[in-house]
Amino acid sequence: MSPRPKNPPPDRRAEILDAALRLFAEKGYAEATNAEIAKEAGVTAAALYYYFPSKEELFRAAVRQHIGRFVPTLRALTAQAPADASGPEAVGMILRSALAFFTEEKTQLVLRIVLAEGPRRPEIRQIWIDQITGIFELLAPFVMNAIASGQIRPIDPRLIFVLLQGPMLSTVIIRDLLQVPALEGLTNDAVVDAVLETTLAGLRTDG
Amino acid sequence: MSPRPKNPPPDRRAEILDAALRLFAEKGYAEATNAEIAKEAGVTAAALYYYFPSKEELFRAAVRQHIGRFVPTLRALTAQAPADASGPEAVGMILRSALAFFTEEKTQLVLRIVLAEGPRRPEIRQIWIDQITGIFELLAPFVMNAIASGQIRPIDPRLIFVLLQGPMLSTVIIRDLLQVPALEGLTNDAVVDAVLETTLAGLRTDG
Amino acid sequence: MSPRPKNPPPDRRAEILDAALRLFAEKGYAEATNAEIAKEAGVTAAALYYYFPSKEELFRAAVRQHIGRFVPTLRALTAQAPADASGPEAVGMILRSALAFFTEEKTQLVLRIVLAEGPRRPEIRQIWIDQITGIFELLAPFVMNAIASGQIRPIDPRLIFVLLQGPMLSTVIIRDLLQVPALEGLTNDAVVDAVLETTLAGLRTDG
Amino acid sequence: MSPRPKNPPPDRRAEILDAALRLFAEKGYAEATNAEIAKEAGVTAAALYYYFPSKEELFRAAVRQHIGRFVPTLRALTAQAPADASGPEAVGMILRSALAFFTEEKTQLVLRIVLAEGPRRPEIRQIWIDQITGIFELLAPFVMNAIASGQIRPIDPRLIFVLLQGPMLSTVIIRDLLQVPALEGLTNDAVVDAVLETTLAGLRTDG
DNA sequence: CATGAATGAGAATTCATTCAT
DNA sequence: GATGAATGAATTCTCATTCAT
Repeated sequence: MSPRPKNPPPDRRAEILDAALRLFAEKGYAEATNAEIAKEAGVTAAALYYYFPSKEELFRAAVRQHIGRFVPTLRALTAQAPADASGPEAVGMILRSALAFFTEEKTQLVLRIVLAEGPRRPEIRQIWIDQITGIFELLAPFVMNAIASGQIRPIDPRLIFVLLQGPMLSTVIIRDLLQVPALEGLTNDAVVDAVLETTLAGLRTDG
Repeated sequence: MSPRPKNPPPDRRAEILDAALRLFAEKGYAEATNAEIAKEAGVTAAALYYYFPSKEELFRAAVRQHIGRFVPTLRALTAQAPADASGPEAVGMILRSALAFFTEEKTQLVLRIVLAEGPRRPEIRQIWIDQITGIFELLAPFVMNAIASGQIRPIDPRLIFVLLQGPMLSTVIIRDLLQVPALEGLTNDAVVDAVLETTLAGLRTDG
Repeated sequence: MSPRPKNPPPDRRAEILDAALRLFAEKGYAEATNAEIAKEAGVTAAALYYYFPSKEELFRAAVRQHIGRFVPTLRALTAQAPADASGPEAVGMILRSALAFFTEEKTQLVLRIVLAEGPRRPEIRQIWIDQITGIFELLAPFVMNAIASGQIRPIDPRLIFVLLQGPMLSTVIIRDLLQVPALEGLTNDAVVDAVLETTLAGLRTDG
Repeated sequence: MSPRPKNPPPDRRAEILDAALRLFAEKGYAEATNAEIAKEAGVTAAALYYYFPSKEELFRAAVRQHIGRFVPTLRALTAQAPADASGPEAVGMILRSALAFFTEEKTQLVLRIVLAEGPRRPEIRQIWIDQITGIFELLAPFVMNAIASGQIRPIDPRLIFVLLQGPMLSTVIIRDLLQVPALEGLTNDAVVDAVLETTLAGLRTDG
């Protein structure tokens, strides 16, 4: 009947978005019910409609909410990189940041959602495309430079992307998302280091 | 003897499983309805219950149906490999086969299902664990041999797995499943070759 | 030869349509709930969706069901009228039939619906337009003949329509629909006779 | 002294009643929402509850508001009629006034509401009964006089009412409310004149 | 006076499932 | 084997209404 007390100023909207993100990730869009999201957020199902026009919009807002922060963050990071960073150093920083971001709890939630709903929802897929493209565009110049300066072999940039970023995505999906025991305990740093020492080394022009 | 009937009795069960696999992949478990699956299979929804006790069981059967064939296939392939295959040759063959299998239409359907439903369904996740473990166990001996013989540097086998298989999984997810434009047109062979030439090269003990 | 079924199979569809017509008339479209219609028809609300795709379609079907029969009936009646029927006789017959039809229970239900929902639903309004136009087209030739033969004064056919049919519609709405006490007990025949003796008489060319 | 405020304080109550009348007429009681009425009136839904205790009461007030003015107006009109007005003249004036009133925009709104909700709401029906009875009581003396003086035939007053007022109600409903094309363009004056010249003529005792 | 925030009570609709035929 | 008919349980969404501010 009456609104609940509000000693601490509750940011209902944010609470709802948080609950929604978690439940959409855990159960999938269809099986996460309004009632459950509302309960987690400490409101009634009807209240969701005060803040969002539909479940669909709530879903979109929840996904956008967190993910929009990634590429800017990454861009900021690289922007403050020393201007004379050599290829490996810069690439290492990008990979490390990306993997750190993808290991964050909320990113994991978004990732689950993107993998589950992305293939059939253009707007969700687009979110992912934007991330991938963002990483791609950040990596490309460094790699191009390295090729131009003869540090690494000329190679299709798409392959470089796949070789460098693939192990990381794979780690996140297999180790974190599906929690396959075989990869348990593998650290982010170990993966990035291995990529730098091995894949990047394999790319070097060393006769 | 009587000739074969002109209209060979349709294998309803198989037709249902096929329709189910496709729809579960396309729409997800919750949003694929019995009615639609039945329609695609040319029967009524009630008929599904003649063949399967529940939607849940139909789902499991549809997923199991195809995926069970992978590891045996792979195992057979490697079994007939020349006993003296060097590391790179054997690894290349395994990677090529795995990527070929993951590119098959039905495998893509299963992959979508596993990524979407796996995180919250132990029995689906297990299917995936079995596949990964299968590849892992096939790769491991060759790599161990190569390490033992000093061909490649000693390194955590989990990292080798991530470095070698990561680019492939990444390719399938980004290029095929999410159809990110940046990877459009990248061929399986190009990826495998790049992994062999670069990552594997980077693993070599060459000073 | 074939034994008849013990329980004559209930025509669910018809039962639902009947219940729907009644409740839509009594409560209006918005306030007649599926649950109540279903209950009246002896089924569950879900069953409505087995027979009709939506409440909206059920509504349309219920209205169409009965009303479609009016104009054909009227047309048949006039068709079998004696070829030499004089104007007043034919007009009387048409008016009598129309009033009889509008006094039928089901027609009253439809009338309530048309008056309540017609102004804002084109397809419902059209139903009414068709009825009115039907009566109009049946009356017109007789009146035109009477004018041509000098029996009645030349006059705008729309006015004739309004003068002849108006008292009847008015009777139905005020006496039956709104049940205004002032008109209680007024019979159909009295109204038709009065129209014939008075209005029609007033139309005559007699100086 | 202070000059009048430039923005005279808006009469919220009246604005709300206006908006309510229009929306109740357009959409029906159930489908006109408080939110929409409030929006049209330039306030929030909660504000409605400052002026009216419930939607139901707002509805009643909106309907009463306008309609209450009719019979008094009519009564005033006839009161100032020349005492020696002959039947036809007086009747003509009454019919003309009534039709003019029923053609007013607001009356049309009320009419729609009365026809839609009247049959199931006693208090709304009563409003209508009062109008009808009002007209009836105004017409009656003139007709009685005309009968007494032998100007027109003796006839059931209810029939006179139906014959005289029916064409007008019919015009309003068919032409204005349901906007049936067949009556498009028919003027009020033409209808009243036709009633006077035809129906009233038919009532005359003229051998 | 008026509103923003919230809710409880329903509403239509969907769907897996059952069962007599 | 297979279906038509039907249902119960759930789900999204709407809306009149309330109340502290």
